[in-house]
Amino acid sequence: MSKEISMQVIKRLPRYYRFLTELENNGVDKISSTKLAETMNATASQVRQDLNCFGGFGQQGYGYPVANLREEIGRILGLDVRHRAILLGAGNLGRAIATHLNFESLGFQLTAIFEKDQKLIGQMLRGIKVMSDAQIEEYIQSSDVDTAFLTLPKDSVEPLIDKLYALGIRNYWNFSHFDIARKYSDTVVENVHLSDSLMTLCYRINENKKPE
Amino acid sequence: MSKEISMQVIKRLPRYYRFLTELENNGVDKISSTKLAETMNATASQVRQDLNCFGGFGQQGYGYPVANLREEIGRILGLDVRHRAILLGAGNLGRAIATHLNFESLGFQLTAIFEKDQKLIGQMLRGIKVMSDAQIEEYIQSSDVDTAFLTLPKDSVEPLIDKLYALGIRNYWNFSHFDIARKYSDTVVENVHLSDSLMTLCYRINENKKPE
DNA sequence: TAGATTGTTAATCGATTAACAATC
DNA sequence: TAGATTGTTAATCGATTAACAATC
Repeated sequence: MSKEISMQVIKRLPRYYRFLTELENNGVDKISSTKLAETMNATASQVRQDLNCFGGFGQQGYGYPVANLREEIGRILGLDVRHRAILLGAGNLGRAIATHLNFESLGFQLTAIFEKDQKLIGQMLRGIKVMSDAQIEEYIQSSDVDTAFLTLPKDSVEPLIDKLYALGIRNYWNFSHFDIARKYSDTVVENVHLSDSLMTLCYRINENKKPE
Repeated sequence: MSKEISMQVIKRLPRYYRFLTELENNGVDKISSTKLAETMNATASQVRQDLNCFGGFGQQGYGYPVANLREEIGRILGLDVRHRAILLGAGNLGRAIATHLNFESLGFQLTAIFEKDQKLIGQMLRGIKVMSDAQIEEYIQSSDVDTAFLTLPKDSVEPLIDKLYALGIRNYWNFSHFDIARKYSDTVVENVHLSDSLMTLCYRINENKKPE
């Protein structure tokens, strides 16, 4: 029924959401597509096209009501759903993720953390006691986790993913270089490749410095 | 002279580089655009178009020499340049970045780390002693840093960025939600928005679960 | 009502894909 | 030489931008 929304629009939704949150916090109660486009560094046309993928949230001659639009986009993103997620890996990156993000307002609830390294097991992170990775299977079977955050190196993810998949986990936030979606095509995988980002920065710096 | 390379191609370069590195490590010495496209989850046409933005690296009837192509892409990305960078923020995220990434093979060299929190100053990270943020100015003036990695919250970045900009820093790897490029348009900013990524995952999970 | 700004259709632009001649 | 596969041009597809009628 509803036409497919392009990934490019989807990737822009969190930005809209962030900017609208900011506007709301600043007490702004309405905004035009032109103004919103300015802050988003986009065109007014694009803003209106994007929003109209999901419905007519604006009012002609007036603009968009900030609080309402923010709430609608939150609902579109599904931030109210709160998926139960586990974190695999309590190393530096895992700890940063666990302590840095406010999962509850981003559609998730972190319910458990697992780690292989004995030295890290038992410590508390965000009120959660880090468990041994030997307990993963038991935990997943006794709770209704549907998402896994993977902050382990590629070589550790490779053997782990089969177990997670077998236990029914289909959604992954993946910081490793292991290509989950290639092995299991019926998964939803959001990759964060920090080193790719850094290489892109490197390219752009060099490009910027080049004499025209 | 050279036509502008689109951001979409640039963003794919690190992936090519990663896959080629892997192939080389596996002892593969040549690869066709068709095979490379398979592993990259792209079309052979796209691979050939992408590579031909930079030059004819292949050989008709044979394919692309893996080691050579990898090296060329590394050179295009400028991974051999090694920009001097400083890290601002030695909290969980800063520590993760500092210890997790092999900067030297990604075009950078991390030369100093700064932090406001007294409890964190003095600790060693990747062989670098964390300094007080009071020393930033002095350090930048006496060394030839050109890039800053920002793992501080938005509210800390806002006042800091003016100082960094005034000291001549134009390149930023930015984990905060402060929009550097909007304030200073002659900068190169690569943003990593972890919460955006998580929201996108949330949307895609919900979308995936919907009955068609 | 007049002015403003949306929703939406049409036009443009650019990226991806297809096709095939060149050539190793 | 014949087979394979690139480099490159042309065709297609989709995303962005422009334009304007609808309407608050």
